[in-house]
Amino acid sequence: MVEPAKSSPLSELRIALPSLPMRLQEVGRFVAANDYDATTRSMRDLAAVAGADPAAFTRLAKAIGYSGWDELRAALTEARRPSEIAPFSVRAKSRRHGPNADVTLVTDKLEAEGAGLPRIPAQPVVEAARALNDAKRIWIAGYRSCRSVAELLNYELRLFRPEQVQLVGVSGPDDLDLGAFRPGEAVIVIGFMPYTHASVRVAQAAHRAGTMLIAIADSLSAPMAEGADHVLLFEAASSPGFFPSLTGAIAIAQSLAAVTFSLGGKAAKKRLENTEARLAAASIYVPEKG
Amino acid sequence: MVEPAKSSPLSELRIALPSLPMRLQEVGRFVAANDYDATTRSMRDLAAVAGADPAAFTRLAKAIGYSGWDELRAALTEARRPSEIAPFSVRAKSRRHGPNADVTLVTDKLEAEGAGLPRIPAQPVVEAARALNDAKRIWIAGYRSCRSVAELLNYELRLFRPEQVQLVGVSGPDDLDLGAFRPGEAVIVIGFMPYTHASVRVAQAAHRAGTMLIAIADSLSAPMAEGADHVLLFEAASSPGFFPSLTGAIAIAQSLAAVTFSLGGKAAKKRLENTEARLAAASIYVPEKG
DNA sequence: TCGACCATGAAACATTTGTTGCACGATTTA
DNA sequence: TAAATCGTGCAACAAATGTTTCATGGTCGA
Repeated sequence: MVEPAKSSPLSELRIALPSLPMRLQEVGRFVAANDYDATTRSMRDLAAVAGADPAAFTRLAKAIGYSGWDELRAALTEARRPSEIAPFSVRAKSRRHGPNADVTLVTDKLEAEGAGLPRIPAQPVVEAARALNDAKRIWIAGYRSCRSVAELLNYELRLFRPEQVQLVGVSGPDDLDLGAFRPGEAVIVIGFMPYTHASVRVAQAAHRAGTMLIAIADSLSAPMAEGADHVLLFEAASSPGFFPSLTGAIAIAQSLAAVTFSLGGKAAKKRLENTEARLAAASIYVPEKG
Repeated sequence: MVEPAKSSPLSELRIALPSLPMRLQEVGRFVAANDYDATTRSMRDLAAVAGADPAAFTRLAKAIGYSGWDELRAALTEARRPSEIAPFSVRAKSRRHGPNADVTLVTDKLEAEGAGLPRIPAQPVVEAARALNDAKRIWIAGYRSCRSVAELLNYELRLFRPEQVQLVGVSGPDDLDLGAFRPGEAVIVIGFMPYTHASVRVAQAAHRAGTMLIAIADSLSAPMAEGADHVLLFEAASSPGFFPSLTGAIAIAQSLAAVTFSLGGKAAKKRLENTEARLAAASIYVPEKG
């Protein structure tokens, strides 16, 4: 016989369900099926939707051992709270000093990052790509470790929009570029904690100039995300290691470039072909072997 | 005034944030950072935690275009609703765009890349890290899109081995560096199909000089992998999109740096702390907010 | 058949919620 | 400098929330 986990309020509910009065069972099933609304909407709202009496919710909570509906709802809320910390930290800790601790370090790291990628919300990426597609010019800024992300984005976008994409600070001091931001253009800033002053300054300059601002960051409360028109979030701290992970940022950058290219249609495709042809003519690449 | 995308209430909040009074900014930041509690706890509770006046929440909501806190909270709640099921008929009003091609492109891409990462073999990474740990000097080469990977690796390794790590070609033409390779040193070359002539030349020079060669590539038959002491493979073509994926290469680079650091022991840790202290002294980073 | 018991809905209750009016201080404008 | 405006905390307000009580209707056992 499997003993259901009692840690979750929903399983407590399911256990007690069969021995409850009929009306309370209905309400209980409703709560179990709609636990998100149970945590957010009011008791009377739920009662109206469930077609039951408001008092039934109080009675249900008491019937399964809570002092009242408020306490049950609090438990449901906590159960649903998004986990901020990586759940495998315990696991990593337990095996850290094994014989081949380094191998498990790599394995855990890759696993965690692999799990983190699908959690990146896709919708904002698409919206940001639309904004890029409309922009007359695209500036990209990233400092220290984020410079690599900025350069990758710069490289890929320039494959099909060579004249309109530019890294901030390549052709002189950053300050000169900051003054060149114009409405109708777009600025992409990449950064995570700790945030560099330089990246924040770029974001502020963009906002002041009325330029479309896209932030790729690890938190909504990142200083360069304030006032940004689009914020693309990735999990920098999701994996073990001595340094925050950039895999998420890279994945976002590549998705952004891919969608922007797809939005560019035939014109973008044509320009990519031109670029490839030019590279081939300069024999940059090693010819493929048969 | 630019009218930005108002897809999510949080982005509306972020956009309006900079133009708000100071106290409202604080509260707005708090809401953005704790949006889950914002949907579940009461206004007065939030005010107590945020150390602000309850009225500020109402004022914030009105300042960004809502009729009141209740309406803002409802919007936040809907934004957080788990996407799969539609338990409430009320939900029909939320205008979720139907099966959008671009969104599924991004989702598929991220999912595929997420699945690809755990398939990266860990053992070679550890062995390569051991080689790096023994190397007197480390050269890193990557061209075109792989330049971003090379620079990330360069950045992270220099955090704890500043004097011994160098990108190929930063202090002059590549050719000069190629002649500087010595036995006892290590060369890391990153590349995938199509392979650049430059990266192949680096690999050949390393091999000729008797330098330890580490190749990060998409195939064992990559030209720069020939004669390499360590080959670290990633799946470049595993995901859809117009361009091969670099997420795997980035993940390898970061794992490599992490393991190398861990092998470095106390000396590496000490030097990392020194670097961080120097960065802090130069006030490169924005100080963390309470 | 009667009485005890329980489930259930409606209404009254005290509490808590979000809101708004007011006063005070800071900042800006004339 | 004076007046006006704005931002902000406090306290009172009406509305809503969760809870409790009470009356009703049904079921089971004696």
